[in-house]
Amino acid sequence: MDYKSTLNLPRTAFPMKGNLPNREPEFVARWMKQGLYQRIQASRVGKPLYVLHDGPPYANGHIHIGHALNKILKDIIVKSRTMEGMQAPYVPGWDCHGLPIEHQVTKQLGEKKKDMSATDLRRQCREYADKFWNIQRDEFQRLGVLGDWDRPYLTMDKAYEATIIREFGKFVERGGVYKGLKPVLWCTQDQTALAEAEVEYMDHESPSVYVKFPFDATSRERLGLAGLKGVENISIVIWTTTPWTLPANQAIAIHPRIDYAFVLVGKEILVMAEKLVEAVSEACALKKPDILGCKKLYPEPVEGGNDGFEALHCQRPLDNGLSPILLGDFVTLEQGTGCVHIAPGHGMDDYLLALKYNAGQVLTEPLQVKVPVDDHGRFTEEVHEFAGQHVFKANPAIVEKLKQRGTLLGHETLLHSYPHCWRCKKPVIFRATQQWFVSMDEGRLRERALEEIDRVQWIPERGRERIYGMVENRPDWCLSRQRIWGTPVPGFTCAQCQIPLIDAQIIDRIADLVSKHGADVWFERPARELLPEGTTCAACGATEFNKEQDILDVWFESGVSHAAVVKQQGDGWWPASLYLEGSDQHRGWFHSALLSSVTTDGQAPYRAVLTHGFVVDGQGKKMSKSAGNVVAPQDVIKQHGAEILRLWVAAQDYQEDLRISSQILTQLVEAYRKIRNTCRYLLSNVYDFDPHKHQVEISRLPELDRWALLRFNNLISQVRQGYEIFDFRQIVHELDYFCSVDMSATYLDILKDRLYTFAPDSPLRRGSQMVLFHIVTGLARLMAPILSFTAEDVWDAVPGRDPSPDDSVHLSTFPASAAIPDEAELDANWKRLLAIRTIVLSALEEQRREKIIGSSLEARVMLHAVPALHEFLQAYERELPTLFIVSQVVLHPTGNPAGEKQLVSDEALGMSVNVVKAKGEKCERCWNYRDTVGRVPEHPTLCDRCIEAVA
RNA sequence: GGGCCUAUAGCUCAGAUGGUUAGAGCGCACGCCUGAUAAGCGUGAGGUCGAUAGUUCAAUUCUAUCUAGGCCCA
Repeated sequence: MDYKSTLNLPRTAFPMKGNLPNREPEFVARWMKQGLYQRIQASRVGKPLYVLHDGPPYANGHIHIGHALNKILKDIIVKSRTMEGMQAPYVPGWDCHGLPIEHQVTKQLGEKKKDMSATDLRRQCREYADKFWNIQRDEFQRLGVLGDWDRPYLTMDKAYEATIIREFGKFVERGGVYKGLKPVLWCTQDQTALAEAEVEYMDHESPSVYVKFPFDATSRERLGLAGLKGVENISIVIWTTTPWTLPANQAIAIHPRIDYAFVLVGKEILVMAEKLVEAVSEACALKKPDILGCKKLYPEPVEGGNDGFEALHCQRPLDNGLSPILLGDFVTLEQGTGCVHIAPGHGMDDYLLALKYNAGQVLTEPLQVKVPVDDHGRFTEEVHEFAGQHVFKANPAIVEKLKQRGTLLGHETLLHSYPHCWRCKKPVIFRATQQWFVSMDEGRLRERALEEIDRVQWIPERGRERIYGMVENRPDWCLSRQRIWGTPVPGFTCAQCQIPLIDAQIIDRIADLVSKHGADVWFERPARELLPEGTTCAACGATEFNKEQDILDVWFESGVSHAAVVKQQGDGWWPASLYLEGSDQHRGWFHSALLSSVTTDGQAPYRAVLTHGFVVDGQGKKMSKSAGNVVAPQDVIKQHGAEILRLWVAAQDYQEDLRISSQILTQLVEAYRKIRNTCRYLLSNVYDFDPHKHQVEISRLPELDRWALLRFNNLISQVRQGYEIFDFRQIVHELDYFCSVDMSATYLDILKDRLYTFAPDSPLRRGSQMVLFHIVTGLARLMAPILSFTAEDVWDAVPGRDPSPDDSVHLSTFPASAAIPDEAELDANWKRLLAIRTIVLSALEEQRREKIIGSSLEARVMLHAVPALHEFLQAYERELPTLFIVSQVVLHPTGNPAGEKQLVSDEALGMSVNVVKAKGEKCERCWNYRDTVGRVPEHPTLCDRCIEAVA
């Protein structure tokens, strides 16, 4: 007789292999078709809101692995909050304006750009952004990310642009917006500002001059060098390759912790960095330089470093003005003299140092941001002598004048790397231009922002330090960009007296125009059509105005998304529950959003901020095209599926750098298979289980099944806690452990005998099936936020569910723990039993090695235990063979019996184990060894238990 | 150069106010099973806890320096 057909062997259509790359798109299409996101939101109306506000990625190029990381993390959070029963909407968005797109479009246009209007160029930029946000949307959806993909927010939408203008208006209304000077890279050929990305570094020949700044009498006195005989001058020596910036000189900077030497040359003393004396002497051909002394800072550091020099004054080399000595960390010993000429209108370091000193108490007179150079790069009347000359052309004349005035110490030429315009290839200059700023201190913006930082939850906590330090030290926010593709600064300048006109009411009017026509309206219409009729200059009464040419910093645009998006969605959305981006956004979006929100609403726009690290390769190195170690999400998806990428995100410590390599992915594929296969096995053993008909009271289940429920309860609480505190690694590890150890190696292995060989309807088998059913349906839900595709796949395969085209695991909620009687006692007893099981298993392995047994069912286990343990085991005597998956277990009431050979013993547990060949014959049907095999003539190869099952 | 951060088995991660033989899962090796089968089970081997110095009776854990790496800034 074919007894195998009488067994209840596993049955399922759920495939072992996920075939993810092919099947995932089917799920995505189905979710879209059934409007899953909208259905989920509708099902959660009225529930507690959890708003994760999406930071907009930049709409150029395909997504890279960092985008995938960011969106998957967000999706895991949104889905898990949803499954906790909350309403967790997700409105994705894109950052559409800005330099990279404009740059790319301009490059593609080449020469054609010259004949193009601003509006035409903007149209092309818009098309470019449109193309890429759509591409990225498809790629994000392919990752399994659910969200309001039909109605994302775009910073180039009319309504969004209007909000940008309005929010800017609020800044103006509250004061603190002002026009000032700030240096930018400037191409004098094209007469345009350039971004760092738009300059190319090429070799350029510059004059290299060493210039003396003689100390004034007061300073000589303060240095204690007033009365030196025979010394005519004491000068600090600077080095520069841009003599043309000397007319704009305002100061000299030295390093606070470098040693400066006093060098006697003929009748004068020169001050320069001690370590550079030799090089300078050579370059300037100094005769018999003699180091008289040195202001030493090391090895005994002086408190405050070069404080003694600070605020001393020197005479400027080209005129009779005085420049103070300042301390700056950016000064280096790489070249020059260790003393740097400071022209705040012509250098970024210079500018920032001037801001710092102007805000401090050291100087009695503020430093000027002097820019005596026009758009063409020609000196203005301010430098009367050279007026009208291009600065590069004027260089030799300036050097000549230095020589005449006796302040030139040395003069060479230098071939060095210098920024050039990417379009016209001409060398560029640094030049301050008029720009719009937001004051950090007007209206206590800085202090209030700092206060708000302390009211936000920063995850990890160190994020707080990072942003706090930045807000504490940042200069005023420069909002202007000299660009086309963006939202205009809605300001005007009087055509007659040049006084700026920036007015909140006028800005509101412009916002209305923008909400109707988009920001293009600014570029299309003349100032007079943008301004209300009859606007006159408050200063001179003129009626003609010029409109502002600059656009707003894109950080301002995305910064106001809390107003343009979050507030617009409905009550209770603002402030957002969470912002989640890479840790670089402490300086970026978190920062600009905070400043914007504090200014307009007096409060941070987020309750919590979660940051993630950056993706690096298997060695922890940054990814780059040149290093060839870039892992593209598209490739991972094609090879393994998006699910593996999702699992990778969840398994990594995303608060640090995240490594990815083929080895790591291979490992994750293994982990995935384990989880999938466990689900498959669970499903395959409930094929004939009907949850409506076959329920069993938990209290009537055997302890083994109750233990399985106990373990699952533990999984539920661990997993839910993991989602709660954003610790997804914990979840992956718990899932992996539960599937591998609790299920596969323990419960399921033990259960096989019962599931396969018992009569289909036997209460024991039905009871176990109920547990399996509970676990597999619960498991699908617990994993759904991470393994979104597989969870749905499992959900589809659960027998006895009404298959509805509208159903989805993502509409359900997390499982709750089952109530288990005497849980603590059960837990303790089973910890003990499983520890004993491990000992028994190792004894079995010894006999297997000795070829005494093969399968564990061939074994008879002799278990010697100390009295307390013996008593404990006796209570489980009937379950032990099942637990060990052996045919027989015999208990002996001694610890470690003398005389008899013991394979394994364990002092701590108080037991020892011997294993012999099982007694009786092997039952053909259940493979257990039993004395009862052959007792019934009709079934000569079956044991008593199987005869009953077959009957 | 400055700010913030990281470094525990081949991989992903645990761990300890400083105190016995530093753990898990996976992978690997070997074996078993052939009624989860491109599956399942078992046993085992893997670590000078990045390096050096210091504090201490005792450091992988605390401190300093260094090395390697990441983000931001200059």
